[in-house]
Amino acid sequence: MPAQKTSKEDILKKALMVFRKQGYHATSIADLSKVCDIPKSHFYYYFENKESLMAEILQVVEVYFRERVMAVAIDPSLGPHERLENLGERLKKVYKSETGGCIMGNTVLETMHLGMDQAFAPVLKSFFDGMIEALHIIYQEVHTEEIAKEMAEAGVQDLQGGIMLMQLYDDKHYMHAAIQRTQNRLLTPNP
Amino acid sequence: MPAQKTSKEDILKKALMVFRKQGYHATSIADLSKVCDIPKSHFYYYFENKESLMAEILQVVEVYFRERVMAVAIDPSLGPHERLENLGERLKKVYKSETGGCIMGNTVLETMHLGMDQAFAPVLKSFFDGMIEALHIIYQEVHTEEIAKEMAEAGVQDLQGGIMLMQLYDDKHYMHAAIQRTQNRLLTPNP
DNA sequence: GTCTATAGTTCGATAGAC
DNA sequence: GTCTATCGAACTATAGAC
Repeated sequence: MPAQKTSKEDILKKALMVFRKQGYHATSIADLSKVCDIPKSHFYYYFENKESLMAEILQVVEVYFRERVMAVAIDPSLGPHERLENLGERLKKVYKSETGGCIMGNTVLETMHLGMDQAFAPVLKSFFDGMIEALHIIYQEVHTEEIAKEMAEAGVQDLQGGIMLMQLYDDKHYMHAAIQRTQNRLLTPNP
Repeated sequence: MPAQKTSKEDILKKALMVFRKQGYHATSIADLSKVCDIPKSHFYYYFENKESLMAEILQVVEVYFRERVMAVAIDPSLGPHERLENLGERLKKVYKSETGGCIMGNTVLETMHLGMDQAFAPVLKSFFDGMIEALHIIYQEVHTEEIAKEMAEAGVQDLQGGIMLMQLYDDKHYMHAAIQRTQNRLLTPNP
C-alpha cells in the first residue's frame, strides 16, 4: 500500500471546516483542493461527487455529536445539573473553534428546498432529533414529559438562533446566553 | 416611454421569493429570468449585478418589517399583551407563506464569512436590531431593562431557530411555539 | 489536465412613447 | 430624434466531473 499523502479522514476534516465557514454552494472543489493540498481529481477517487462528499461529512458530524457531545446527557453517574453543565461546555468548545457556525443548521437552510434535500435531510434530522432528545431526557428529571419536550425544542432553537446572531454580530454572547438558559430551564416551570 | 412589461418592484418581489426558497448562491440569474419571465440581460438594466439585486431585496424586506411588522410593537394605543399578540400574528403570516424560511437569517448564514458580507451585513444587522428592539420595548413594560433585553434576544433566537426546524421537519409547530413563548415571557420572571 | 455546462455579465440593436 | 425599456447573442470565467 503506497503512502497516503492525504487520508480520507484528513480530507473529511479539512473539507468540513471549509463547508462550515463558506457553506455548501459557495465552496468549490477547487477551494477544497487548495485547502487539502491535493488535485481536484483526487476527490473523485474517494467520493462519487460533491454531494456525496458533503453527505459523508454530515454523517461524521452527526456521529461525533451523538457519541462525543450528546452522550453526556445520558451519563447515569451524574445529576441533571452536572450533565447540562457538561453538555454546555462541550457545545461551547465545538462552536467556538475558528469561524463559522453550525454546519448542520447552515445546511438545513441552504439545501432544504432544493432537490438535493433527499441526500442530506435524513442526517440532518438525526442530528437535531438527537440534540432535542438529549435535552428532553435531562429535563424529564425535573419536569413532566410534555414540558420537558417543549423545553428541549426551545433550547435547540434558542441555541441555533444564538449561533446565527453570534456570526452576524461577531459576538459569542448570544450563543453563551442560550447555553446558560439551557441550564436555567431546569429550575423554572416555563420553557 | 414604452410600456413596462415588468416593473422593478415586480422583479424585486418575485426574486425575493426565489432567493428565500433557494438561497443566494443556489439561485442563478437564469432561475430568476424564468420566474420573472424576462431575459437575463434585463436584470442588468435595473441592477448593477447579482449582489446589488440581493442587497436591494434585503433593503426592501428590512423596510417592510420595520414599517409593517415591527411598528405594532410601539403602537401606544395598545397594551403590551395586545401588541405582542398582534406582532405574533403578523410574523405567522409573513413566514407561513409558501416555502422558504427567513431570507434574512438564511443570508446571514450563507454570506457572513465571505467577502460579500460587507454588502449585506449592514441591512441584516438593521433587521435584527429592529426585531430585538421591538421585543425589548414591549418587555420593558413589565420587566427591568436588562431582563427585557435578554428576553428580546432570546425571543429572536428562539424564533429563528424555530423557522429553521420548521423547514427541516416541515412542521410549523416549531415556529408557532416560539411565537407563543414570545408572549409567555411577559408573564414569567425568566427569559 | 481537459472536458462540457453553466455561471455572471456585457453589448448592440430594437421598439415604441414623447 | 431622443429617451427608456426590452431583448438576443456572445463573451469570459469557473463550476463539477473524469
